[in-house]
Amino acid sequence: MEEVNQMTKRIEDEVLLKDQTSLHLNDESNGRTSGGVLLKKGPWTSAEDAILVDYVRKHGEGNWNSVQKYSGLSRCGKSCRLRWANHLRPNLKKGAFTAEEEQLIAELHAKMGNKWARMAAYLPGRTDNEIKNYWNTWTKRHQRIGLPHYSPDVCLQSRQQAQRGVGINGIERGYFELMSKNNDEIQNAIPNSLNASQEFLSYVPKLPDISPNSILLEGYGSSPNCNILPTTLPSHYHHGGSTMPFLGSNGINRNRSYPFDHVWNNASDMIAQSFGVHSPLDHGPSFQSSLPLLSNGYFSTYKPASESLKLELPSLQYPATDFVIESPTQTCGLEPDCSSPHYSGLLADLIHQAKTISSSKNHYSHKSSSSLAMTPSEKADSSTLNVYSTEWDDYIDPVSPFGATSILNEFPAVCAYKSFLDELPPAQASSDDIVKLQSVYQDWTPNIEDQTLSMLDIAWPDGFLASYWFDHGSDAVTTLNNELASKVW
DNA sequence: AACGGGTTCAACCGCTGACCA
DNA sequence: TTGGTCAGCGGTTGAACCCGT
Repeated sequence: MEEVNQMTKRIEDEVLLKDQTSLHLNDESNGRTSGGVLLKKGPWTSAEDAILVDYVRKHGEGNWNSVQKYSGLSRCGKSCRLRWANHLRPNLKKGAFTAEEEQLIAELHAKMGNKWARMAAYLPGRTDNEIKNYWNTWTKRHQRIGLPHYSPDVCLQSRQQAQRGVGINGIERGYFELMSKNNDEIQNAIPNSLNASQEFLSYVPKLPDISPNSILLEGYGSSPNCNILPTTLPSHYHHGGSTMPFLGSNGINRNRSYPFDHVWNNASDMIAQSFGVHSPLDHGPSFQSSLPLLSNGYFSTYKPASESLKLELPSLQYPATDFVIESPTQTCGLEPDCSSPHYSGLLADLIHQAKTISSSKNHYSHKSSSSLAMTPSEKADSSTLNVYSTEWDDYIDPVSPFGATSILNEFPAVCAYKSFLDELPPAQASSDDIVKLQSVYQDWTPNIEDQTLSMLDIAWPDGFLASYWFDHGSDAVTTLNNELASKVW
């Protein structure tokens, strides 16, 4: 069988060479000339490969423009270099990416953005082109189904890393240590290597501890349960047969049914209805043109597939429309207690979103508005807010992968967690972070709390539902689903 | 089996920066 | 300092392939 294949390939190559010879003679448009010789374009034949390999063996890599001169290969140097780098050089790893590699790519992309060549340095045997193609395919697929590009694990790790100020060159050391480990060790090593890095800090502000967020992420990503999404689910969670693949996530099978499809659909539908638009999961005729849509349970991060996508920013990063860049809380007179050490600016933005939406729906009462008037101390505190927002703005680097909306902002369900805390048995909400969280929320006025939380409960359904799932199991999610369904805006 | 739409991936293009004369 | 050459990088393209109907 193998021989037959090789024979077939040889025949194909010969045919191709003949074709190319005729092209060489007859079709100037198919290539460029170099020194009077028409340079060939298009797919490489194995004969050409052999010539190139032979050349490199004799002359080494480099001097690609002299390949044609010395070997007679009718290819430009660029083409030769690319062919060698991507296909012919030794130690190239062929085949699909492993789960570990996928996880690593996600993490590296979260850190580096579209620096494919740099990323390739951390993936021995893989080429930048391969990684680029993989990532673009991946993001495209996620874009289509409205999922975040980063798994909760990656978000968690990124966030943890941002919170810790760890060794500045650790990333390099950490990853090379990581790559020297076997695959079993990689799963445990990845977070460590990330934690050993401070390179994130070039992109991510040193935020004050956002405990609610931490809690959410802890529940979502770092829980031992996090690695084990249920493989058998109640049938109603396989809603519409849609699949929600998640990248990596410590060996989670991709292309599995996402356990929250059902709930997610409900929540996003509710929000979409509130905006008078369709849910991204509602593949109705107007779907493609609906903006802003709630994708990832997150406003305005979704762009219709018909729009051209710029992927320089890693995931969900569409400029100037999301919560963080503009911190409008200072102008709207609606602020949480900024004196809280946990305040990040993100929270206020969420509240602002809530207020904006609520206002547009005329749900704001005079009473609630007045209850939000700033006290002198709050005004003083607003300087703190200014500091934070300024700090944050300073870190918004349009080139940075953590520019407009980073993966740190993919978990805006901070507020959502509170309402669940209220419902949780104390034993299940007993971390120090939860205490901090509660203290943050105690500063809130009930009116705004009610209004914003009722909205924000479903601001990140898949994220926090995942957390909820891990903590409470499918029955609880069913309850939660009912809870969501009962929310009226 | 045929078709059409979606996906994958190899290869190309244009730009940039390093290097050198 | 300037201009030319080269290697490398990231974005884009299009042919091949896959898959559902």
